[in-house]
Amino acid sequence: MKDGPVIAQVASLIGDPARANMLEALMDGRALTAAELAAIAGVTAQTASSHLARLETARLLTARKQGRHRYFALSGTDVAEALEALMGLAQRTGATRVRTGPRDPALRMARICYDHLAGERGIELLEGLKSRGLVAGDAGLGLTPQGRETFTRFGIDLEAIGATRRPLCRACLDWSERRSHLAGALGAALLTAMIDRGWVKREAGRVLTFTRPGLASFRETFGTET
Amino acid sequence: MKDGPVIAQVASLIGDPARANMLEALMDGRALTAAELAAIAGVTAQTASSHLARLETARLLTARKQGRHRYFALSGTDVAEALEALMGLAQRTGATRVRTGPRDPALRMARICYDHLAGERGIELLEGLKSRGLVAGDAGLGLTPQGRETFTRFGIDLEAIGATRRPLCRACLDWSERRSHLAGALGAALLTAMIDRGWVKREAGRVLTFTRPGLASFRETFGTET
DNA sequence: ATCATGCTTCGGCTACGGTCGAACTATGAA
DNA sequence: TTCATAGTTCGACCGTAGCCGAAGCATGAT
Repeated sequence: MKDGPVIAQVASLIGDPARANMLEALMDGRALTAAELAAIAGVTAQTASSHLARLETARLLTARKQGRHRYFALSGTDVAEALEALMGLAQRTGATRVRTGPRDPALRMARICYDHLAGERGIELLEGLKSRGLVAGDAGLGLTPQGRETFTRFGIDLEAIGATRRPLCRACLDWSERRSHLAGALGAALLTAMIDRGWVKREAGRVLTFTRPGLASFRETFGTET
Repeated sequence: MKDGPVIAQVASLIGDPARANMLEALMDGRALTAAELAAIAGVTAQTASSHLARLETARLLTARKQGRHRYFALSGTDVAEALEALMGLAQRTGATRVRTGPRDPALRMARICYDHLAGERGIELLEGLKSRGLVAGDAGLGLTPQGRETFTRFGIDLEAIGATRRPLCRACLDWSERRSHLAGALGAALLTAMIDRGWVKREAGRVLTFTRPGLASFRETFGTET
């Protein structure tokens, strides 16, 4: 408690199954109500309330009141990144008991990692961007001049998203594929643009599904050139 | 236990104060014996043994036997990165009660983040490399042609360290400064090179101290140009 | 006004996990 | 051999923290 190394407090906070379920559910970037989170965690409202209060005072979550609901969301991308890092460890850890539930394949295929595309498609995207010379760098990433032009033509306002304090490009290690996908402001903007165009839809939870024509357009625009 | 989301298991493992102390002590990349770790964690040998066994089966630590000692070390850079990510959260969390002990300023100044330079000097290094055009990219990083030449002249075998599976350049978010410093294979190679040249010495724990002439050379070679 | 819903606070129960003492194994030294 | 050190295993103790029932506030609907 008092001598606890800083790291232990936040880790034990995440370490409780109920809280971990809540955090995992919030990783798609949306805000959920206390009742929804209680159901997801499988506990009663009272218990959930206590958990949420602790997560809030620890600044892992932010709450915003609306009518008689309270919506909770992760307080920033750094929280989401830390969670993904832990997932990476959990993966190669005792990964023996990975739940191979029915929705797992879909998750592995395409999912939301906080606010950008992850999973097989996420890696396909980053590989494609590299092979087309739109981004460069092995582990670190930077935008090339061609990249600037292409993304602008695609309808992304690079000036606007570049003005935020958030890094433009960022490589995020994918826990299911063990390779990097595109994160950062650009990754987020690309995902919303693809959703706007109807290429991909968000399902329940963190699952994303591509429409047939959407996948075709995706590959034509950003896929690895054959 | 059984329904526990993958992430909770590893997080609760890190969440225990004794284990967190051990992991934090191992973040400098060295291997320590079970007895040393027990002392650091402030528990008896029996208790430490149980903790270490659990960390090992979870693949967070690897053990190697030598004589009648067992040396434990973090099992990889991904573990160290996850720990740093958690530190970042802990920092802005209830950081009110940060222990402002005497060795804290030194830690903030220069320390080892697993195997590369972090803290104020770490950020100074990355800023300098960027301003000299040796590495490029805002959040992501890549080596420029000038960078290749300079580092080779500095005595770093880029071919050798580039052959490993580990990314060459990587931006690692600094928990004390909230900005990025240089990680990856290049970051590690640079630190060992600077230690070899006597620019910097490793103290107890994770603290690094620059020698007077060492700091001058450091700034002349890699510092931000005035 | 009255009721209903969403969420929080309080109090007590329970159990899981961290802790240590003591006994055991293995390696090395005298 | 005998002793010493490093580490592990076993068993039992105990505290903390998660859990829920019940009651208390809000806000919104009837």
